[in-house]
Parts: sequence; structure tokens; C-alpha cells
Amino acid sequence: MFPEAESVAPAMTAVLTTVLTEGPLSRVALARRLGLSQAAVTKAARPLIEQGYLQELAATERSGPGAGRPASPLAICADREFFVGVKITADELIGVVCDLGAQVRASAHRPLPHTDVDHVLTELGHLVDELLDGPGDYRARTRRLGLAVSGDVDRATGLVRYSPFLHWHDVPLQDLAEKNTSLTVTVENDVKALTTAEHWFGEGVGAESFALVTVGSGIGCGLVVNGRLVSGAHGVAGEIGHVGVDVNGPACHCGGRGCVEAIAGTDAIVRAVGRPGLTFEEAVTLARAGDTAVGAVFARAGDAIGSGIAAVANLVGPSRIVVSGEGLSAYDLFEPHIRAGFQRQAFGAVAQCPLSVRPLPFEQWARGAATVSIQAFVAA
Amino acid sequence: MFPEAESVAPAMTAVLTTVLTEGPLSRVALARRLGLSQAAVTKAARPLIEQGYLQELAATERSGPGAGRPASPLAICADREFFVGVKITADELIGVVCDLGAQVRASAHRPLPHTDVDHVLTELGHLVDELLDGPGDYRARTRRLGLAVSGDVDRATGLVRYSPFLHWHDVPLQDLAEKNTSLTVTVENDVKALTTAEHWFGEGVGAESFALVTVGSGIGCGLVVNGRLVSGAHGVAGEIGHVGVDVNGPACHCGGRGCVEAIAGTDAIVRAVGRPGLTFEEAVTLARAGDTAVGAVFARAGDAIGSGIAAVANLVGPSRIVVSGEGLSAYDLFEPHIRAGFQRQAFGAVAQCPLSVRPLPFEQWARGAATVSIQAFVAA
DNA sequence: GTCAATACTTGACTCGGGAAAGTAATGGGG
DNA sequence: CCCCATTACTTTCCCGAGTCAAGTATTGAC
Repeated sequence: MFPEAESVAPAMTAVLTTVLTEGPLSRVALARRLGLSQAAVTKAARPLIEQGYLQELAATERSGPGAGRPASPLAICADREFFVGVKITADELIGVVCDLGAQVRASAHRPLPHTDVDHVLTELGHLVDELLDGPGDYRARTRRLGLAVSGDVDRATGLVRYSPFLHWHDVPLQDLAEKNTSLTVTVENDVKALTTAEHWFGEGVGAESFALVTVGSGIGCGLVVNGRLVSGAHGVAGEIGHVGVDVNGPACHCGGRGCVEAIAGTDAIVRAVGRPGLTFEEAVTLARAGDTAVGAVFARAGDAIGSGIAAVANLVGPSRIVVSGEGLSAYDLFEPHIRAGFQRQAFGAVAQCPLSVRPLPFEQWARGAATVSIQAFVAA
Repeated sequence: MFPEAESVAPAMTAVLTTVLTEGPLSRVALARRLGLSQAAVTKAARPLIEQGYLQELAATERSGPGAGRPASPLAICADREFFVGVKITADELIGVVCDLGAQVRASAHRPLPHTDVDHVLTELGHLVDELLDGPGDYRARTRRLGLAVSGDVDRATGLVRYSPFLHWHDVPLQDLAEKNTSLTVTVENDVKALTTAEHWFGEGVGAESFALVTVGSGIGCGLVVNGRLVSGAHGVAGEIGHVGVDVNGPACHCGGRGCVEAIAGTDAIVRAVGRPGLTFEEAVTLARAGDTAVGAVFARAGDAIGSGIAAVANLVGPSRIVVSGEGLSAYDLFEPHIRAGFQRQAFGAVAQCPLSVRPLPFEQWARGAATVSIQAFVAA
């Protein structure tokens, strides 16, 4: 959290994290929330205020019976520090500058003609410079960069073990990017980064367990269980796209059969429509225009996604689920069938789990990357 | 851990837990394993030795280059304290006495003509008396009882929210049993209890994430993720039995379609065989005798289970999976198809996840209950 | 103005754990 | 055989996070 300090009192991290994610809170409320004494919160908050991370808000409305000294809630000074987040896709870099409260303050992107590591690093450098030296003068108050990459990523070491889309194997992205940008870099899998963002700053706030499902050419899932992100022992987790929901379904490129992705991925949908040369967007248009055959393909796809989500819900029992992602441009076509498939396969009380179906703009992926660097900052 | 103490130094719990689950370890090894200083381990171990929970073993083989003082490993005094575990099924109580090391020292059972709460408590009292006052003289060194019940159980309060098999709603089982037995009681869901036992004392030892699948009339799953048991926000988790693996499969009593349980539960198998009056055991005999039609039913069932397990593995990426349970009396018929279904649907590196298929005797469920009370004891 | 109620601060204390130096027990080299 | 390096454990002293209890601050109700 502070450039010099080795490690920081747990209470300070806890206070900062809670104010960050759960908004302005009085010291008393924080103490109750964190199971600490009021004294401990006072002591933890003081240095945070002195260093400009927290501020004391004017007393607002009263809480209880109406008597007593009003609380002075602690709020984040969002301007105290800025964070860059960049999502690296196969053909583009998407970058944002976020403040400490994870609000997007600036964004930019650069095309990526190819995914050579060196080339990506060069372009990344340009993108970061563009973001930090553009209007807003963020450079002076920015020390961290978060990168989101699809594939198998070790966040602890910043190593990209394997990224099929980028054709990368064992790229020490954190080290390389730190040399290239002179920022402290954190690297995370893209879906996990997005999940983190929703967990800290979105619909997952306060949820002990939480799932985020992304629908697109691939179908992915980020999971938070017992308050912690699920990483998977083999570097693999959240592969909802390869949960089999139909033993007699189409073969999947992964070797499985009837995988959600083999039924509901954009490519799979195009294939299932079976009209040569037709693009996904054209299929969407046809379905919206009332083409029943194409509509049935979308119905089956939505149902498969719903089934897959129910599998997640039955297994880990999250308290909230958010469905999102690129492919949800067509989300009006999917949503009712996602919900129907989910309701049918959700067991018992799981069916009551709130399910938000909501497209997230692409920029959100970059915000996820920034969020991961905010986490790294707070925990440091 | 100690009758008087309110809470105990974290290091003491950590040391005791680690020795309990990972066997005799020297103080140095414990310090490394737990990230503590050697001094801290020495201090934590002393009272544990004084109170008879740990003992110092004679130095055995050397580790490193061959010089230096030999280590004196710390081991559990398994006889220091005993624990009763009882699994409550719809027609029987199965009880065991375990030592501190979770070894079964005595066992007994009582039929349960009906599942009235009062009746169950009376029988439970008799069973506990039989176990503690029988040979072995465990009574004096036994203070805790663990109960395992199927259904929705709140371990923290010992409330059985809903148990379909027992027809119980909101039974404060912990309170009732404590009055009845004058032991400190812990209540847990049966599958979670069994999972806990495997996690602390079985194949799941040392695994950060771990799954246990039980196959029988129902099909259940216990999950450990990031070292912690998954409980589910709605009191539901691990419902692998209701993961849908075949959209065109048979309807399930839960309202879903093609649920694993609707294909591979014992009732479902009997139904799929479709010969009036035939029992599950008879179906097993037929299949073993080479009846291809019946064999195909078992093959389909095993495949469905394997698919369901792959769903678990793809989603949470456990480092080990154990398949077990009552129905696995027929496990020779299931196993190859479980493995085949798993391998087909497991994504990427997940397919390398070690999968043990292994019948656990019924007594193990009671041992699971005892394990939960050992955990409660250690954490106290 | 007093009183109760609530929020926050202060200072003394407790206690868990770390650092470093000391003791114990071994094998190997002179 | 005696040192010495090596490893295991113990002791002492200290620090610092967090609690407790008492005190201050700020409000509304009477």
C-alpha cells in the first residue's frame, strides 16, 4: 500500500478494502462489520487519512433512535491514486485508467496486427503512455498496471503459462511489462479479472460466493467461493463451456460431447444454423426477424447455457450469478432460454438464486484488469 | 480445545491440526510448513504436550547431509480423547467411537423403526451409552459427539433445517442431543461430514481443493475449495445429482431433465432396466452375468456420473477426486464408464486430475460425523 | 441546562509471535 | 579422541497489533 512499508497491519488492509467495496462507513460500522474494536478502527484509519487514501465525510442522516453524536463516515479519496488496466485480446489492446474507486477515467485502444510478445509489449508501452500522458495528467499518481489475458495465468508470478488465442507459452509477462513500463504489474486471467471487478465493485459486492458467466465465442465462468476467487489446482477452473449438457450433442473441439460451448458458442451457433456463408450477426438478424429454424438454434443455445449455469449453482451454491460477455450482443435472444434452462435444472432453493443477465461493455474487461491491480495495491 | 479456555492461540490450533492430519512432524518441519518461527512452534507445542495431546517421538532417520542434532518429531496421542460419531439414516443409527487420530475403536448400530425426533433421540442415547460403556471404557475420555444427517443442516447452530429422508423441519438437533447425552454436540450434513473426514484423514489430506462424490440411491458431492468446505449460500451445494447431462434424458423428480441422479441413481437404474419386480441387486447380478441390455444401463449410468464429475472438475479444478458411496457395491460395473465419461468431458489439464473410485464402508459415514466433532474440538 | 445516547479517542495493558543468542545432539575430519 | 560444522530445539527479550476501560465530543429530548 505504501512504497516503503514491507507489510501493513491487517486492520489497515481490512478497513481500506471494506470502505473501497462497501462505500462510506462510520468507524463504528466498520468495527462491527470487521469484528474489531472501535479503537482498532480509529488507529487503522488515522494513517490512511493522513496519507490521503481516506477522507472523513460530513455527518449525514442519523441511524438509530435519533440521539447521540452523528457518525463521520469514512470514504475513499478516489483521486489519490490511479491504475491502468489493459485487456490483451488476439487483435486489440484495450486500456483504461481507473481511479482508486475503480471508476473508469480514461480509455483507449490499439489494434494488434499480430501477437508476438515483443510487439505486444511495444504496443502496450505506447498505449500506457497515451493513457497516462493524455488529458488528466495521471502519470504522477499512477504506479500500477493490471493486465488481463485469456488462458492459464499464474497471478502470483505473473507468468502466462499458456494462452491459446495469443499463441503464448510460458511468457513472464509481469517481468517484461514492468521493465517496459516502469509500473508495478499484475497479470491475471481475463475472466478472473472480470469476476474480481464484479466481486469488489459490481453486483458481487458483499457476496460470500458469486459466479460470473461470460458468453461469447467461448463460454467462461469466474467463481468466488467463501469470499475467495477459485483458481483451480491445474490452472483450470470455471470451464463452464466444457460442461457436458447433452450426451448426444455435437462433438466439441475439446474432445467432449455436448459441451455448452459446442452448442452455444458463436461458432457453434453459426454451424448449427447450417447456411453456408452466414455470419453470426446475420443469424441474429434472422432470428429477430422471426426465422423459426434459426430461433430454435438460439433457444437450444440459451437452454444449454442455462443448464450449465444451473450446474454451477447446484455445485457451489453461489448467492448471486451474473451472466455477461461479448456474445450477449444477442442477449434478447438468449435470455429467456437461459432463464428457462436454469430454472429447470436448478435444484431446490438454488432456483431462487438471483440471476442477472446483462451485457458488459468491452471496456469492462480492461477495468477488471485495473481492479486486479487495485487489489494488489491494497494487499501490498 | 481445553474446557476452560475461551479461545486458543492460533498457532496451537495450527500445530495440532497439522500434526493430526499430516502425521509426526518435527518442530522445524512444522515451522516451515506453517510459516512460523521455530520459537513459535516450541511455545505452541509445549502446552499441547503437557496436556497430553502431543508426544515427542524418538528421533528416527536423518534427513539432510547427515550431521546435526536429530529431530524429535511430534505425534498425536490418539488415546488422549475419544469422539463419538453417529450417522442418522431413515432406518438405522450407525455409531462409532474414534480416537483423536480418527481411528475407529468401536462401532454399533440400532435399527430405527421410525424417525420421530423424540424416538431418534432416545435411540441415540442408548447407542451412545452402548458405545461408551462397552469394552474400552471410553466414557471418561469422551466429551464430544458428532451427528451426520442428510439434508440441509446448519453446522454453526446445529439446526437441521430440512431433511427429506427423515421428514424433519427445523429441528434444533444440537441442543436436543446435548441435553440427551450431556456431550458437546456438532451436527453436519452427512456428505459434508464424509468429505471432511477424507480431507483431514483420507485421500484429501494436503489438497487445497478436493471433491468427494457419493453414489447411491442419491448422488451427492462434497467440495473443498481453497482449503475450505463449500457450504452454498442457500444451504445447498454439491448437488451433482441434479447436474443435467442429457437434455433429452429422463425427467427427474426434482423437475429437471437428464439429471445424473435420474440416470444413475439406483432407482433410476431399476426403472431403466424396465423389468417389473426386478431389484437393483438382481440387476447387478444380471449385468455381471453378461446381460447386454442391463449392462448398457449401467454403462449409461457410469457415463453420466463421469460427466457429472467432469463438470465438477472443469468448474472448480480440484487437485483430487474420490468417488465412493453405497451404490458402489456395484462399482466394478460403474468404474470403467465413470472413468470414460470423465475423460471425455474433462477439459485440458483437468483430465489429469487423479480419480479414485473406491467403496467406503457404511461405518465411514459415522466416522465422518466423529471427524466433524474432532474438528470442532481442535478449533475450540 | 441536564441527561441519555451514540461516536470517536486515548492510554495502559495483554499477548502472540519474531529475532537473536544460547543449548543440545549428532557426524566427520584431524 | 577432540574439535567443529551442522542441524534441532529453547530461552530471553522485544515489538506491535489489538483490546479494555475510561474519557471526550456531539447530538436530541425533556
